[in-house]
Amino acid sequence: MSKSGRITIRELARLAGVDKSIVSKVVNGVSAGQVSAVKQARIESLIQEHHYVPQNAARSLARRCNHQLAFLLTGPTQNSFANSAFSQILSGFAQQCRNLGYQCQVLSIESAELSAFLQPENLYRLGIDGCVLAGTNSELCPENLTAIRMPFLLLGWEYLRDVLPVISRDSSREYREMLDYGYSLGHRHIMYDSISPISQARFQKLAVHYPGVSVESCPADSQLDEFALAARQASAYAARPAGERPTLLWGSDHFCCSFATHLRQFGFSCPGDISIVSYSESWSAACYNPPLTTYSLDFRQWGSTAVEVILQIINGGLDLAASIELANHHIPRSIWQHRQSVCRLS
Amino acid sequence: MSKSGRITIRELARLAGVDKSIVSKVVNGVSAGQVSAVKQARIESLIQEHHYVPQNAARSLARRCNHQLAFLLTGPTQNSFANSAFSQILSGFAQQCRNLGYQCQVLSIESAELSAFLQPENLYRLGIDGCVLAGTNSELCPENLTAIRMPFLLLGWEYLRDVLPVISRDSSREYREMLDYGYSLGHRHIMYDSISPISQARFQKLAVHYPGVSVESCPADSQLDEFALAARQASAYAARPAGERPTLLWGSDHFCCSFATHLRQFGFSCPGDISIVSYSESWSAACYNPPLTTYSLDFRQWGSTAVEVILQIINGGLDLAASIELANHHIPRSIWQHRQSVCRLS
DNA sequence: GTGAAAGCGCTAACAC
DNA sequence: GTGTTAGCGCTTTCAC
Repeated sequence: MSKSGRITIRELARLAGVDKSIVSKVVNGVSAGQVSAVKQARIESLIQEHHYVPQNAARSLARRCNHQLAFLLTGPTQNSFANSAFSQILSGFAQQCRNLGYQCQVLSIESAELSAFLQPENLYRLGIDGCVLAGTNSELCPENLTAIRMPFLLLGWEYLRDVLPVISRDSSREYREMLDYGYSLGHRHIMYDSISPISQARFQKLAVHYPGVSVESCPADSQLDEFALAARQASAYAARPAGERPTLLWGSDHFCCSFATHLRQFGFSCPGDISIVSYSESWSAACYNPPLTTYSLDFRQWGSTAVEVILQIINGGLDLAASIELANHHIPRSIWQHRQSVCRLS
Repeated sequence: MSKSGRITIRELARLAGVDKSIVSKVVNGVSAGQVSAVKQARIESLIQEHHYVPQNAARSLARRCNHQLAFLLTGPTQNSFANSAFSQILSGFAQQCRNLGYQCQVLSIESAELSAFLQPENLYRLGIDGCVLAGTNSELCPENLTAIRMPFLLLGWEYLRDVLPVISRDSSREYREMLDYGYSLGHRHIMYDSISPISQARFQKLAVHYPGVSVESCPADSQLDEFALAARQASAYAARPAGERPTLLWGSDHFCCSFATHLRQFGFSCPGDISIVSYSESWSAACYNPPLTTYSLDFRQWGSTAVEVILQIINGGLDLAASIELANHHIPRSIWQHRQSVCRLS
């Protein structure tokens, strides 16, 4: 019995009257044809009897790999898991880790702290084989990430797709899908909640191809969170002359719900006055009053895919170029959930 | 340089011209008065220069502790993080782990699988120093948990408070608070979303002290999730004669939102026809239409407290009795958020 | 103050 | 098939 109170492989070997290495083989399932059936059976029953399980630390040390992955979440606050998109991604990630025999570590990092955190020291300290980074798009410096010689994967940060391993939707494709949808229902004045200049530009650029369509985004304000931003936009909406108001909003579930709730206080209703489509599916969107139409990724799936990809990178010993290539083979697609927050304009 | 590509303490010692044990002292900050200032400085600069960080696995092996905690989440599906209460608890848990120099592992376990999972083998395999279990109250067998000789803590499972280390609200106290509130606003017919017989009984028992008050709970149905249950209750509500409908609902944010949304389809509104109080605060409740009044724990705080308590149990080497005692010193209290889903009955 | 040495529990190469 | 052996990288006595 070891000092930690758990039985060790050495003890087990002694009890079975064999060498540690034999036990090791049995434990690791590489005993086929290497260990006599008799001993195999004896060892196995001993393992059962003593509830033997190898000690992680010793194993990691000897194997030089930890069988642990980290899920890094970043955002303006330490509280990004309040965003159900991310907790769903984590959910899929953790589950797939377990399926594939890996352990899942979780860290939540404020955006302000992120670049300081992304140093080799900090990542090494975790004792992980690789990591996945998700979150509301904090600024990221590609050089810092590649300097860390550790397999990693980004969930989001689409614009870094060519220089880092990124799994992200194809936003141009999806913006188009969205514009097609709104256009076909007669909407010509669309509001989009993004505060990212890159997304805004991309969206504007596509909108040009839709005759008569005008698109507007939210004026950014780093002081305000999404809810406050939505509240402000709702006031602004109410203050505008009747003909100049957007008839369709595209936003996150946070933004959409907050916007609609505030709008109602000004006497406007959804979908009567404005149609709403959320690009993030959640129970909150589905149960909102009215239930929100969404066009969203499957977040759990996204997390689950992330595990598969990072493991391929790790186990394949892929270099940066190959990792990027691999990640780009996994572009997730959004799907529609039609509910009651959208109406056709006559 | 070790095979893993990272510099080792041995290398560092060689470069500094000292023994490993000296470097170890410096790394671990126990060098005060034990190491000469000169060597101390030399070693420290070497550490910086080479980005040295000790390897987790080797350290854990030698120290016989892992500096890792696990957050176990259980619920009817693998998807319990969709419930923002739990993702918030995790958020606080992960953050506090980081603050206190521990790493946080996450596992999500289906209720059906839970008792099979809670075996010593499975917990040992994680290489953790202790674990915290949260989730929608799956059945738990106290004997199984105590059989695992590992520090653990339950978040919820109030009825096990006397036999296991549990951090949970004092529901009797909070039910009373809730009944006082509803009663004072003139509500006499209250619906409570719980499907747990224990909670129902406790609630009923308290309600007796409020003259004229009748309380009803949801008929349980293990096939249905909370949303479906709420939908069913909404239909049932609508089908009842006018005078017999509850005027106040107390439920989770999931249940309340779903209920209200479905009710609206029958032409009923909140708070006009029914007042709603959620016992779980979330942005979804705050942004619902109408915004929901809540009386809820601070979930992040709960998770953060859990870390502190489990670490006291671990570091203090507390036995079961002492752990229970300690946990019971930390009874979290709910707080009110008054919003627009409640009205006074004339 | 410093360093030698033993050991944590396991893996894996290799010789038998 | 089986056992010997040499680590993995770090901590921690204990003698000097």
